[in-house]
Amino acid sequence: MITDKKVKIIHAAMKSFSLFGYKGTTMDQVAKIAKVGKGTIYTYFTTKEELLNEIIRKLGIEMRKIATDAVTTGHPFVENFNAALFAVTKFQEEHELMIKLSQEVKEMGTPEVIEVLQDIENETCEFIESKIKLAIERGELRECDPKITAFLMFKMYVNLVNDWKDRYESLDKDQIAELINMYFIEGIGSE
Amino acid sequence: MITDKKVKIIHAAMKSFSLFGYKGTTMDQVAKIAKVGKGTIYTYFTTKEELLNEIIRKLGIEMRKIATDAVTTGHPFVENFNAALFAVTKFQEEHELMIKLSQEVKEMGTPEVIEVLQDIENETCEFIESKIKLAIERGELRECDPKITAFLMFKMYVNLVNDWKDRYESLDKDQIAELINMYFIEGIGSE
DNA sequence: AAATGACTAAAATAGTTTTTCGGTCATAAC
DNA sequence: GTTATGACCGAAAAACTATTTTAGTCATTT
Repeated sequence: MITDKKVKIIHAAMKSFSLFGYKGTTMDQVAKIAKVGKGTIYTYFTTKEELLNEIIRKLGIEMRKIATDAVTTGHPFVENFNAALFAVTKFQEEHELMIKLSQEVKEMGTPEVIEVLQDIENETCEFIESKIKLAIERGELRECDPKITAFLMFKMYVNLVNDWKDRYESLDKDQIAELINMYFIEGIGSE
Repeated sequence: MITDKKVKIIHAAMKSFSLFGYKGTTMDQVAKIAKVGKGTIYTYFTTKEELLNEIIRKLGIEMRKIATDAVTTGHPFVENFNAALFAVTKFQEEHELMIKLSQEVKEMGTPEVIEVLQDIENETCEFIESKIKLAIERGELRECDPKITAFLMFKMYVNLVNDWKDRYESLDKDQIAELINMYFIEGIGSE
């Protein structure tokens, strides 16, 4: 049973995590924002970490829904791949929380946050993997290991979105879609 | 003019950096190993950082030579790509210094070391870029941006060698060569 | 002119005290 | 009897201080 209080606590925690990060958030702070006693938090969540986990789990489910919605049955695989990853990226950008947590990993390396983001990455890879399996069955992609392929596609996307801009100028959505299609699907070997 | 002393200092520094890392190495230590007075180091190198830079610069030149030697004119591009990166990886594994410095970046994040390894990465990308340009001219690869292509190939190699093994079991030389060829050159789109 | 190591100022480290904070629990509210 | 609360506790972090280390200098030596 999801009580009114539990919802308030989750909202408060999300707000505080977004504003001050995981480490920077105290349980007193969360209690204050949620307007509940600190002890109340512990009737719904065993630990602070569990509170973060539950928030991220919820966000993960939401993200999976967004990715699924971005996919149009019948459209080519790469198109759907890009649409989905773009939708998720946009979602993450809108939710300040994700940005703040990524930052926290980079500059403080908070272990709990590293783990939680790693989980999201794994889930993303698994989602891509399932789509790749379908694409292979449908004959859209040729036989290949879906796990490695998903991993490499995801990494390439991240490399293009995050790492390339550190060296040169950042790329926009369409450029990235084009690049992934060019390298991954068509290949650059001369026929 | 390269004096005997300068060589001794470089050797001593390499040894100490390999053994204790950059932070863990003191100039007194280097002087002791090199059997010179500490002041002498400063007649050849302005700072400790400059000493590291010069060592890495030397190593970079050596690595470029090794990569160049691994390339066989006339062989297909991917084959040479893998041979070169494999030779360089092996070289780095043999030279304890590189391993130690990579470790130091991961666990302490020493800024000077981050920078110096970043430089090597950039140089590697530039080297690959030059080879890609040639391959395009020769008609072995079709038209593509050599800079982005080099960046992505390098990243894919690193992803496969370093990151994949964190999730699953590590891949051997030939598996990686095969994967790069499959994904990058041939593409996985059905014909 | 090249080499040296005692020296210095600044930074890192160790040691100590103070404060903060996750989590508990006796009590209160309902 | 169930849910909510905040004062309270011990452990961990932060602040502060004392101590040591060390990059770089420079007067002296070779």
